[in-house]
Amino acid sequence: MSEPTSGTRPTLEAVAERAGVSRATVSRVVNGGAGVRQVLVDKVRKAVEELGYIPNHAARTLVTRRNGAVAVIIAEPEFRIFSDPFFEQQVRGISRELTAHDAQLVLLWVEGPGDHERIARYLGGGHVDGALAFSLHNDDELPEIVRRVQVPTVFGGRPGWEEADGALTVPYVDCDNRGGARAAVRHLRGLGRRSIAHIAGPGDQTSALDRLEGYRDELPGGDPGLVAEGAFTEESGARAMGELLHRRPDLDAVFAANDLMASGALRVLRERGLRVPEDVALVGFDDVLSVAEATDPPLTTVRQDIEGMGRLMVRILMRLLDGEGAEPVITPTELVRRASA
Amino acid sequence: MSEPTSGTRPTLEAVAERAGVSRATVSRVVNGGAGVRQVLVDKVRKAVEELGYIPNHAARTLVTRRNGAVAVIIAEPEFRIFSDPFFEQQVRGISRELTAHDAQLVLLWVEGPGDHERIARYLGGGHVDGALAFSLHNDDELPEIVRRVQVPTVFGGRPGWEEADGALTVPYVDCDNRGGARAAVRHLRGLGRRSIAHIAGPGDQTSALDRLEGYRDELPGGDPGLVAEGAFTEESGARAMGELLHRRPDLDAVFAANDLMASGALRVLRERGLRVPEDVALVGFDDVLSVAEATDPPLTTVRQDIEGMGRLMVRILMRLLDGEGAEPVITPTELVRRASA
DNA sequence: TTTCCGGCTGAGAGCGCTCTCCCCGGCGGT
DNA sequence: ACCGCCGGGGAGAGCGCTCTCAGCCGGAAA
Repeated sequence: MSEPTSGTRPTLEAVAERAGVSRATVSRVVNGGAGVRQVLVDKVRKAVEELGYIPNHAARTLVTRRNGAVAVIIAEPEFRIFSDPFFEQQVRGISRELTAHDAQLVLLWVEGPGDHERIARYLGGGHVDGALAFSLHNDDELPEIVRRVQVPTVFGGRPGWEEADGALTVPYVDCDNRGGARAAVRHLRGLGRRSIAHIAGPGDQTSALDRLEGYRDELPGGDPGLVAEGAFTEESGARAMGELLHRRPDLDAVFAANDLMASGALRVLRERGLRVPEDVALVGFDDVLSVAEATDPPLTTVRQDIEGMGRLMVRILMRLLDGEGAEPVITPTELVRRASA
Repeated sequence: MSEPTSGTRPTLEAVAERAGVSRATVSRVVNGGAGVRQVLVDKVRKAVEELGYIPNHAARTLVTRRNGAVAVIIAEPEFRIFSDPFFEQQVRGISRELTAHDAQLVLLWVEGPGDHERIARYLGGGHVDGALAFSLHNDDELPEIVRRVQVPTVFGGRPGWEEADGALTVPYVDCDNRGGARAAVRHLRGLGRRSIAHIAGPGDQTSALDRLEGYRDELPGGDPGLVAEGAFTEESGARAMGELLHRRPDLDAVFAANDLMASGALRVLRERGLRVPEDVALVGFDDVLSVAEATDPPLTTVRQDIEGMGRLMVRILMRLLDGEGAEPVITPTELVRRASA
C-alpha cells in the first residue's frame, strides 16, 4: 500500500477523483456497495486502499446523527470500579455485545461530587447514541440528566424512584434480588439454622433494599439486631460481621448481600475461631467467581448471570435506538451450593 | 428553564435568532465570549439557557479538527485491567489530569487477538485527538497502528523496539525499573541474605526485563535456578514461588517483579510454614497500596509514582498536541521499607 | 471637518460526508 | 417504432459549526 500523498488525510473527494467516479458512488461503496456495478466497486476499493482512506467520523455523524458509540456510565469513583469484580463481568458482557453490534464502548465514571455536569455535557454533546448506567443511588442525578439531554438509556439495576413515579417506566435490567434473597434464607433455614443474620448493602441502592426485603420475607417478625449494613466492599463486610458478632454472639448463619461482603465476613469469622459452615453457615450473593470460588471454604451464593445481564442491556438499548419500545427485564437467580452453607 | 421547543435540538442558528444576533456572535459567546459587548453576551447566554442549547460536537469537530477526547488503550483483555490495581492507579492519574485539561477519557482495550483492526479504525476515524497506550508486549501492533493512522501517542512503559530502531524515539513515561530492582536486591543483600531469588515478569515486557537486568546487575554470575518467570498476576507469583522452593529449598530472600506476584509468593511461603521475613525476606515492586499494605506482613517494595506517571503522560500528550516535541521521561523509584524485608 | 484606527459584528465560505432527487440508457411491452 | 419502467450513477443541497474577512461605527488625531 502506497503512503498517503501528504500529511493531510485523503477525503471522499480524493478517492472519487482517483477512481473516476462521483462522491456519491464512493460513499455507496464505503457503506456496503449495494446498487453499484462490480466494476466500479472494485475501482473504488482499489482507490481507497491506495490512498489509505478512512472516513471522517465527525462528518459522517453530522449528517447521520449516529455515531456508533455507547457510553457506559458508572456512578462510582474509579477505585470502586476497578476493585469490584462485579463491574468487570458486567462490562465484559457489554463490551462483547457492543463489539458484536459494531458499536464502540466509552467508559465514563463520575470523578466525584459535582462531576455530573461533565457527564451531562458529554452526553448532551452527542458523543454517543445511547447510554448504559449503573450502580445508581437513590438520589442520583443521572436519570434526570439523561432525560434532559434526551439520550436513550438503559439502567443496570432497578432505579430507586420507579415506584414514586408510576407513570414513567424506564428500561432497566435487574435480577430477581428479592427472590434470590428468599432462596438464600430458605436454604439456611433448611439447614436448621435458627439465628440467621443479614449483612445488608447500602440503604440507598435498590438491589440492597430488595435483598433485605427478601430476607425479611422469610423471617417475619425477625430480630432487627440481626441486620447490619455494609457498603458492598470486603472491608465493610468484615466490619458488619464484627458488629453482628458483638450484638448476637450466638448467631449461626449469615446471609451477606454480596460475595465481597461475604468474604469479609468469612475473614472475621475465622479470625474469631468460628468454623464455617459448622458454627456459622454463610451465604453470599452474585456468584462472582473470582470471589466465591476463591474463598476457603468456597461460598454458597445466589447466582445472577452478570455477564448475560450486560449483554441484555445492550440488546435492549439497540432496540431503543431502533425506535422500538423497551420494558424492564428481571432475570432469574439461582442458589449455588458450595461449602460455606 | 423552559423546555426546548420540540423534539429536535436547538442549533446555533436558533440561539442566534432568539438573541437577535448572528451565528458568529453566538459562537463567540459559547466559546468564551471574548470580544463581544457585555450586553450581547448576556442576551446570548439567556437565549442559550432558555433553549437548553448544547453545541453539536460533530459539527464542531468537523471544522476544528479537535474533539477533546483522548483514548487510553490497554493491550490486555478486560479481566486483567479490572483486577490489576496498577491500572487503576494509572487510570486515576490520567483521568484526573485529563479532566483538568477539559478532555474526555475514552478507555479502550483489546478484546482478543485480531481485535487491533477495530482499534485502528477507531483511532483512524478521528474519534480522539491522541492516545495513551499501555502494557505493550514486544511484538505489539499498536505502535505500528498509531504510526499509520497518525495519532499522537504517548506510551506507558518503555516500548520494546526502541533499541532496534534508534532513529525513531517515541515519547514514553517509565520508571527507573533497573535502578529500582538494584535497590531492592541491594537491600536484601544488606540484610545478609545469601540466596536471593527473583520472580520475574513476562519476558515480552520491557518492565519485566529491566527489573531482571537490575537483579542481575547486583548478582553477577548469579544462579539461573534462582529465577522463575511469572505473569504479573497473584496466581503466577504463587506458582513461581512453588517452583523456586522446589529448585532451591534453601533460598532466604525473594525479589518479585511486582507486588501482586509478591503477594502470591507470600501466600505460598506461609502455606509451606516459612516465616517472612525471618526465614525468607520478600521485596515487591510498584507499591500498589491496596496490595503492599494489605498483606501480612506488609510488603517492603520499590515504589514508583504510578498516578503521577499517568498525569505525566497526559501532560506530555498535551504538549504533543500543541505541536511541541516530547522526550521519553524516566521517573525515579524509591525503596519503601515495611515488614517483609 | 476629514482621516484613520480599532473594536464589534455579520456575512459567507467551507469542514467531509450522506442522501435525495434527477437524469440517462437499456429493455420489455404494445 | 414508441412508451414506460427500472437500475445505476451524478449533482447538489445541506448537517451545525467555526473562522476569516469585510463593513460599520465612534472617537481620536490632524
